[in-house]
Amino acid sequence: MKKVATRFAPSPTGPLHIGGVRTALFNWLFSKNQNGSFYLRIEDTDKERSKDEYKDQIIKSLIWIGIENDGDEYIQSTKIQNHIKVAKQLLDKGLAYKCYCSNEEIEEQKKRAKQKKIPYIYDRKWRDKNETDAPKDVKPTIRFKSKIEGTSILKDLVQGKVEIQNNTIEDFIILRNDESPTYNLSASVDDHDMNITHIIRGDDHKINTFKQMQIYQAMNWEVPNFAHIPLIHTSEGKKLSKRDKASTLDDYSKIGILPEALRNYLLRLGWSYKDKEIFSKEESIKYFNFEGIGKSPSKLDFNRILSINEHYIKNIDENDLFSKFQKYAQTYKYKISEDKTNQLKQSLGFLKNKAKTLEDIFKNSQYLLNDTVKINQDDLKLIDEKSKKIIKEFIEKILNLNNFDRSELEPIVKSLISKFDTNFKGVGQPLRIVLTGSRFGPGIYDILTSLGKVQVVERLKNI
RNA sequence: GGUCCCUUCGUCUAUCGGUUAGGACACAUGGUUUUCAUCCAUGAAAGAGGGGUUCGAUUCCCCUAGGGACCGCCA
Repeated sequence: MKKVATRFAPSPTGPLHIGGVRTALFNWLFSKNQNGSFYLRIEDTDKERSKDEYKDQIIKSLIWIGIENDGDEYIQSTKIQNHIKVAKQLLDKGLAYKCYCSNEEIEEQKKRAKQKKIPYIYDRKWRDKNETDAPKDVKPTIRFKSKIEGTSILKDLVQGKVEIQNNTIEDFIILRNDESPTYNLSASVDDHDMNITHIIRGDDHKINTFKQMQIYQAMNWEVPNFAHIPLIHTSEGKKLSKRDKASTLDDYSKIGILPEALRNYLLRLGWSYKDKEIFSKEESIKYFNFEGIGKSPSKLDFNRILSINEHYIKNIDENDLFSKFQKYAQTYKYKISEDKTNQLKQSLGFLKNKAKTLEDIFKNSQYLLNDTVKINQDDLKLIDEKSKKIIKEFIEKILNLNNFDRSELEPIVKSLISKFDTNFKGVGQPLRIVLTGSRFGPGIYDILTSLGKVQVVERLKNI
């Protein structure tokens, strides 16, 4: 048995979106499940559109979500000579031929086909034509001699048997007239050279597979296994594209989605294992298989992402969460100062219970992070004379507390409730507003103890 | 237009001929709670339509409808 090898082969012509990330994830998962290798191949042969910044974004995204490629990145543009060599071999074997049709000629044919409403397919004009007839002023392309008769069957690991008539596959170009290889050639040669055993990709590549299989056969190479996974759709039901909003990992990272949560979400989008919803990295490797991949496209559900994120926020190790939060704040908000770090760390336990995202934690911890509190007019109106008296008396009572913990504070609040003939809200709300600038937030005892006596008094006495 | 693929609650999905069609998210209601949340309980919610095959179809086959992908000297 050959060692399993998979690859993810994006082109760096735009930011990687989460559909691509899922494809990468499935490839990675399958290879790890099989104790195989996973490679990253950058298909940067489109010189016009490929950009280094996108390549870097792709690599960074995969690292962020925890997908590691084995070995160095395989840069396709450095292998072009291999592709050309294969094209020449095909030519020598008589399995490819030079096509001297000009661009204009092809365009004309396409136009005519469109007018007649018949599908365009290259007419194989030069397939059997003698080269001596070649026009001198046209640089030829090299076309692959596709099968004309019969049918081809793709035994897809996800889609099952897919059968097509060979005559629907045209004699596609493998080498342009500037001698550069085209996608189907390059991909086939690279997959062969890299010893890829399983090609897992979006099902928008399904038709290409029939072209690539023919190249393998023509070269007498072992044809790899294919698994075409359904695409991810937007909420409108269309193929997810790079231009869609909230489609890159950074979009999720900056609102405080955890990489493990997104990984878990993506795993379950189009794949399932019984009723299980939460998968650790190890579990996902252990259980991943092709049988669990569905055949129909799936839509993105942001609520689900939030919900899984919430689960991870509440369940991962708290120190881990804290360092993630620190990094998050530093990257997208501002660096948390040294003196606030400890205070915040101790408060994480109750802050995280009110959060779906790291951004929520950030928002809820503003009262801790900022030394001054801004109270809006509406909230200020809620602080009437009676509230002020309560606050004043509260200050007096806490001044001589030693521990300033819940057990000390609770009796004080209770005594104020009965003294001023009010309810908990009558005491808790004014305190909360003055201390945090908001009517909502953590429990009042959490606020008090997290702030500490000095800061509490400081804030309260200003009212 | 041609080729190929898909179709279970709003969404992600379970079911691999016999189930009161299950779970999760979202939603609704109630409870816990000082607020907002959390948490707990309960509820509403699905096999696109039509034919077959079968004792029995969500499950197998066909047709129709709807949706999608591809049809580049892009990848």
